[in-house]
Amino acid sequence: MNDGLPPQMGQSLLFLTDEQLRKGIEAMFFAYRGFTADPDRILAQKSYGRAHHRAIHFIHRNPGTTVNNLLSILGVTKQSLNRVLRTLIEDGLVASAVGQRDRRERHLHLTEAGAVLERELSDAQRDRMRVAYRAAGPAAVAGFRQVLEAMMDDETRHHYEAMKDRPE
Amino acid sequence: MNDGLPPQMGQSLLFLTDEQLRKGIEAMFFAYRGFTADPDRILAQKSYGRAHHRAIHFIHRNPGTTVNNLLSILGVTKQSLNRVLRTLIEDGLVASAVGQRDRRERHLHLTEAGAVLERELSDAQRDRMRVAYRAAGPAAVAGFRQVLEAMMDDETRHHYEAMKDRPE
DNA sequence: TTGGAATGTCAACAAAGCTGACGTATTGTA
DNA sequence: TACAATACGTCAGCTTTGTTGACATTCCAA
Repeated sequence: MNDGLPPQMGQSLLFLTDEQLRKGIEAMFFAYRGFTADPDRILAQKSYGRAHHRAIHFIHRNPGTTVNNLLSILGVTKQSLNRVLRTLIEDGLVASAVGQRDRRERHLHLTEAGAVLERELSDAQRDRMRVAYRAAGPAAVAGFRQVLEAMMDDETRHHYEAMKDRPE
Repeated sequence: MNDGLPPQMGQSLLFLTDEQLRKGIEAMFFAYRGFTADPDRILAQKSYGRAHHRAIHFIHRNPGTTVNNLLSILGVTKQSLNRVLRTLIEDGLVASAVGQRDRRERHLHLTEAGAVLERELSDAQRDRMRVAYRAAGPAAVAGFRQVLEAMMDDETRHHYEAMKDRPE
C-alpha cells in the first residue's frame, strides 16, 4: 500500500512501511507458536496448561512472591490464577506460606518437585531460544530485545524490568 | 546459573547464557501481551475474539484461499476454524465461494465490511508496531525479525515465507 | 472496635482449542 | 462405471483458561 515511496525518503525509513510492519506482525504470530510449542508438549503429558507454566515460571523467578503480586505480573483475575495455583499446591509443586509481617498474605515458593518441572520446562524453552539466538547472532539478539521491550505496555515493562537483572 | 563463564569464552557468547535466554523468554511473553492488547480491545466491543482476528488477517493476506489452506496456516482443527468462520460469514464479513476448478473447495474473501474491520484491527496493531520500530531503529528491527524467524517451526516458517513478499 | 484490604471460594458463563463420528458433494482412479 | 479419497460442514462432548458477581474469612490499622 505504501510501496512506491518517494525516493527522497531513502532507505532509512523503509522499515516503517506498512508492509514491513505487517511482516513483523506475522513474524510475531508465527514465532510465538514456536516459542510455546516445546513446553506445551511437556505440559500436555502432565495435564497442565500454559497457565501452570506461567505461574511456575514467575514463582521461580520471584520466590516468596505474594498472590497479589503474581496476579499483577500475569495480568489475570485472582479467580483464574487461583484455580491454577490450587492444583499446583494440591499436586505438591508449589508451597503457600502465610506471611510473617502480614498474615493475610500468602508467600509462594516452588517445592523440590516444582523446581524439577520448572527446570524441565525452561530447559525445553531455552533450547529453542538458544538455537534461534545462535542462528541470528549477538547483534540481532540485541535488536530483538529492544523491539520487544518497546512493544510492551508501560505497566508491563515495569514488571519486566523489575525482575530483569536478578541473577539465578 | 551459567554465570562465571571461563574467561577464554570471551564476550562473543555471552548472549547465550541462561540468564540472557531467560530474559528473552520473558520479553517474548510480556511483548506478546502488548502485541495483542489493542486489537483485543476492538474485538471485545464487537464480541469477537483473537481467533476471528487471525482468520480475518490471513484471509486478507491470501484472498481466495481455501479452507484447508487457512487451516494449515492457522494450525487449528477444522471444527475450531469452522465455528469462527461461520460467524464471520453470517455477519457478512467473509464470503465463501464454491471453487471453479474443484467444486469441493470453498474460496474465502473479505467482504467490504470485512475489509473495514481488517483495516481497523491492523491499523491498531501496526500503530504499536510502528512506535516500537521507531524507538528501536532499523538495525534492531532487522535483528528482531531474524530471531523471530529462527524461532519458528520449519513448517510454520514455510507458511511465513510463502506470503512474505506479497505486496498489498 | 470497626472499616477496609487481602485472600479465598462458589457459581455461572464464554472463547477457543481438542477428539470422534458422520454426512454430502465432488473428484480422481482402478 | 464403480469405488476410494478429498474437501467441507456439522453434531456432540470435553478441556483450559479467561471473565463477573456474590460472599465469607482473616487481619491490619485508624
